[in-house]
Amino acid sequence: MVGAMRGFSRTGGPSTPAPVGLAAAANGASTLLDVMRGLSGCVIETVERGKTIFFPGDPAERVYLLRRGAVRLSRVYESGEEITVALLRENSLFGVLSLLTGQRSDRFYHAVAFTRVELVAAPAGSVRRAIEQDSSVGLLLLQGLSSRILQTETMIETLTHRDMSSRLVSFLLVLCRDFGVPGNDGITIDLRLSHQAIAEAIGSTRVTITRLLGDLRQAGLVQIDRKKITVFDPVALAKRFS
Amino acid sequence: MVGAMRGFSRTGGPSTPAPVGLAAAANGASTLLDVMRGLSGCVIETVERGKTIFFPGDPAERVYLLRRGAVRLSRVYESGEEITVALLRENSLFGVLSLLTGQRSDRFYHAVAFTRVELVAAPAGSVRRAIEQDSSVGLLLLQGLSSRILQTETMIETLTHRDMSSRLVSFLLVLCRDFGVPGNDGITIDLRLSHQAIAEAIGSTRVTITRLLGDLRQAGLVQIDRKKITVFDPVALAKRFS
DNA sequence: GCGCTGTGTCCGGCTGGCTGCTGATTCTGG
DNA sequence: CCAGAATCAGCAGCCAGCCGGACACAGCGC
Repeated sequence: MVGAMRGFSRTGGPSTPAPVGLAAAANGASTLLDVMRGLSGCVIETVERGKTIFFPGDPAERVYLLRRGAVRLSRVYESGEEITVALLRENSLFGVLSLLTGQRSDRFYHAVAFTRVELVAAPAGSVRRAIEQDSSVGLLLLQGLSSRILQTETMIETLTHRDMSSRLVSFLLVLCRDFGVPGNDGITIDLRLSHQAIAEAIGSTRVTITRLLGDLRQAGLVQIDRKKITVFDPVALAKRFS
Repeated sequence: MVGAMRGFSRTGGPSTPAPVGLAAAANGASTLLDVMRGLSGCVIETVERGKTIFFPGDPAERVYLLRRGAVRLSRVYESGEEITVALLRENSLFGVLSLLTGQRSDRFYHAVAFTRVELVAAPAGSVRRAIEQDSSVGLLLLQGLSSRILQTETMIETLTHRDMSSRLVSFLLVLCRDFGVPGNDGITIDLRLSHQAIAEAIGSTRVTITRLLGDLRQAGLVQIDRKKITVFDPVALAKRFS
């Protein structure tokens, strides 16, 4: 499987292949993006909505930084069922499995572009070398991973709520935090999430989500217009925990 | 709040306070433990079962490495309800919040020693400095965090199972992986987990856990002797997914 | 135009949460 | 080491919430 290529349109690597690590140090780079772009073998890619970034079973050899858009990591079961493990927001690092051991390992998640996505991909080896040569790189990566952990843990909190209503509300609040854009009448989540997709993320079913979202709409807490969800008042919504 | 001290018995810092980072490099340190022990300001602590390591609201200023035992991270709600966000196994890094921004931040989880615990704690500042001075430190920390992420994500998988039976089974398998010790008649989990504690981890209730564990016992898949859970055959148990 | 995906709704059945109770086990302080 | 307290485990009965399946319809792209 060379699945990592499917659905890609390569927009070219860094124009000037700077010596590993030095670029970051020289510019006094202070963002993950700068660091990743300076890595040798780094590639900037654009993936269209719905296209796969890597499949389960593909070799794990690159680390990704999500520059723009949203990516869904999911687990696919033999039954055909698919559950969402993470919805990654901008500036998230993923594919870190490849950093782990020196040993070759394979992806076990399915990574799909949930919107049109721009990402920076670098070979795990380059990342390792860059860390050795420029100490600030390690710190930035570490911070990236730390925030991924916090993000994942809030998702665990969401999922341990017993009743589906609380779970959905909690999930909507997470979405607001990660993907919400403030407008004049509340926070809008423009991910074009279907009810099915929400169900797969919080471990429920399509029908239940439809019903619960209907309740929230009737309660005047949210508005849904062509898959665009608007939360009028997150604080009021948070009171909805039962 | 100076809660980080409660319940501690300090067993002394590193005997020879080696210059930051150098210790690791000199010994060709290759484990997280070595790295952490070499940090300036590092403290090795022992915490008894049930004692708190940090409270929500405590300032987040140290990074921890769990050397021996198990630690429970949980979220406490106003209602008094408490849900488990992570059960950390040996060699897990936690308290990474302090690494994030330079800004002062507070813990929002409750960290409790689930067994008698040995841990190494180092000030976030030392960790940052060590990374700058010795590049291998950064890589080791990254690997530590990566495996934490994978661990957390399998927990999300567990929690998105719809029926409680599958959820419990999946959780038991996670416990086997993280805490199980193989014996002649299966894998034993000696965490002294009460049914209540399991319920808090997988978002269920005490009564349901009692019933489901009873079912598994009658099916001859597990044995429970004074809170010690023995899984006879993980593979057979895995077939229990509905 | 047609097909596909997504949304809204109804209903029967069962899982699992909630309450209340009892006996067993473990913990704690003297 | 013991007695009382506290926590834990097991059981039963009730009932709501949610799943499963099915169907109609709307919107959208081809």
